[in-house]
Amino acid sequence: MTLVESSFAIIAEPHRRAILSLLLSSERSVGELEHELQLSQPSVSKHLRVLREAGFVESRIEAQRRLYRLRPEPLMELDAWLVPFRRFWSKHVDALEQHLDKMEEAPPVKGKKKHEKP
Amino acid sequence: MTLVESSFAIIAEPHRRAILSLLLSSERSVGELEHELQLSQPSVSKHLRVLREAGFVESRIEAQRRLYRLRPEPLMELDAWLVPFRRFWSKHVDALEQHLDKMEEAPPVKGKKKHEKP
DNA sequence: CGTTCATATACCCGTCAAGTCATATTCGAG
DNA sequence: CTCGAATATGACTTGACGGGTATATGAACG
Repeated sequence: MTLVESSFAIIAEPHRRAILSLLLSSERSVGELEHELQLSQPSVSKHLRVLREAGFVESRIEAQRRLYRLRPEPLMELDAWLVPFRRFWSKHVDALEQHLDKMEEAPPVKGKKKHEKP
Repeated sequence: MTLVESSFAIIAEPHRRAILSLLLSSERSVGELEHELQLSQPSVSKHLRVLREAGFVESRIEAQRRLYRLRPEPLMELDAWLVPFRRFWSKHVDALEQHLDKMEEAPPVKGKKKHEKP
């Protein structure tokens, strides 16, 4: 089944990303996730299986419930892939910031700025 | 077509990741990518279309060729998504290191990994 | 113009993943 | 031991995506 190779394919699924985000704050049972995601229980279980087999989460048994929680490794892998690109765009951002700095010359902001997307 | 919404779904495709990695070093024509990826020209063009429409790349016309190059924004978005998770796992790595530090007080391991704290 | 090179688009096909429904499993309570 | 709650698994359907072949578009140049 699920021959999903890469961690990338795994987080491509919006519901799975949602699960990971939810688990960020605390571990949860399948039922809780089902409720928060507005998704059928079998679907949630399947996503959890995929996530578990890929090492994104692990489960703990408490009575009849399974409590799922995050595991860091696979996400660190993703992060690692981004490293060279980060180097790439930091150049660009520097250029952009220089440009912006030239355009606006007054705002007393503390620290560095962030950008927005349209 | 390709109703691929998120940037995540886009980089889930191995060939597309390969294209991005190649463009990291320099811009390339479709033909060059075709050769380097061992993929048919139409396939390459399609991937480039997806990447272009999602803002990952942009093209420049030079005679009959199209030269594609990277654009930083979408990847920065991905990176942004990872931020809270980074906070999460940095805790864990710290814990793991403390644990390891306690267990091994001398064993012959090559090097210790270090990382920063913000 | 017509030809050739470079790329884009159209159409078709096979595969695979995500969802649903139904059923199995496991545990705790009474 | 039986029942019900919580979760997992299986069978099946459906739709999207990636790949390929064939064809269109368009630029350069004789």
